[in-house]
Amino acid sequence: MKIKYKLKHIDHNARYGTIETNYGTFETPMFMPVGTLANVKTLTPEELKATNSAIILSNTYHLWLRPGEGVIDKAGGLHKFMNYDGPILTDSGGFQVFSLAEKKNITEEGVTFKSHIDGSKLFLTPEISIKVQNKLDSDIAMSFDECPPYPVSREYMEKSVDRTLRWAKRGKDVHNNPKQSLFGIVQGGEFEDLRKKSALETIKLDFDGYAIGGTSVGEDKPTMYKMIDDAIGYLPEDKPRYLMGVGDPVDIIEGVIRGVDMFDCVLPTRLARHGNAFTKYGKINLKNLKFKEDFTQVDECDCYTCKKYTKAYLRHLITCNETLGGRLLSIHNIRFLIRLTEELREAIKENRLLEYREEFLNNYTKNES
RNA sequence: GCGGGUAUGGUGAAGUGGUUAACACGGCGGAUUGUGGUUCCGUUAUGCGUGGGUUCGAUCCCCACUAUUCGCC
Repeated sequence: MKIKYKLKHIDHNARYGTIETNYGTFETPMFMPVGTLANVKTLTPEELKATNSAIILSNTYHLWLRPGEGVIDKAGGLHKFMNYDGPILTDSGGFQVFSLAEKKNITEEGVTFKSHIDGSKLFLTPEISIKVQNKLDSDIAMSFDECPPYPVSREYMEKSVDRTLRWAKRGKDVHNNPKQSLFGIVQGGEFEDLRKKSALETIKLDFDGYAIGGTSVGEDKPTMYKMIDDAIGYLPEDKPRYLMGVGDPVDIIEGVIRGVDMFDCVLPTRLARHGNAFTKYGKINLKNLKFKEDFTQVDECDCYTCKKYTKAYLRHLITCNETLGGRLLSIHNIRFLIRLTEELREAIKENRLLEYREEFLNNYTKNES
């Protein structure tokens, strides 16, 4: 079956709801950890679930190249392949074209670019992306869009938005996995009218949910928030809204306040591997000398890492490049964002979201320069 | 004991008779937003073994000492 979204409560523009999937129901707003290559880096599904994470994101482009969608199809789909029985959303590969293709050529038909693995020439189209996602058998597939860099001229963005709309239609036309939902993506950069157009035209195609894309590509925070504001008002109330690539705690709160239901980001796991941890009082870098003999826990937190390990030990692991360090910090950072969304949901239900934001920011910005 | 080589920051090392001593690693700090898993950026020697000497000037030349290393006895 397709996903089913139920809106249960609104505080300002923030929404508390649930999304029912073939692999269980979860509450929104929700943060999705990123598992690009069919795994959330360093973590087992059991460790992931212990953080109360409910849905993860994986990646079409990467799995298309390795091991290939045929392998995953033979394995019985992505869930079985990676031993994960929760819902999975797959990104279309549109962002990878933007982020890792050096020599790319975008035409109406699709995108030609070089493989990041062996440099061979690849051609990705909306049809290929959707067909691969059909085979991966994720619960939610994403439209193949163009994610233009920031900043870009208005002329370019206009053409890009129109092309992304045509690609969205082409992808939807070939989508044929009845168990899989398909989301459209709103683009338009920082141009208010293009965001509006992109939103209204995407909605006409009638997707199962809508994403706001083209954010967190180098713009400043006020611009990002404006991009959300410019698009989200046009999105239907009865479908989930997903802000792509956003995972800074403050940005998640700002997104939720504006009506976003889903987020994904590499930040918690990447920061973890680089020795950084989210805490109630701001982000800390465990590599700092001041933690060398700090035998307290990382944060006021209920995760496995905080319950069992000290900053000094984690600093030691990170300093020595031991993978356990990144793993333990991934557990904490993911739990931090999941717990943030749990608290946001409670705040929405109790109509005190703005108070929650103020309280959170008061603490979180304490140690930030 | 005799003969030769070498002595530069935490480490491995470049280098020059004349303002700021290369580079790498390490250290320290920062970055990171639909992940190309050990990434990127900044910073890090008032100092060239010790003591003399030559010179306007020495880390670079000379002498002694000390350390270290190789060979021989």
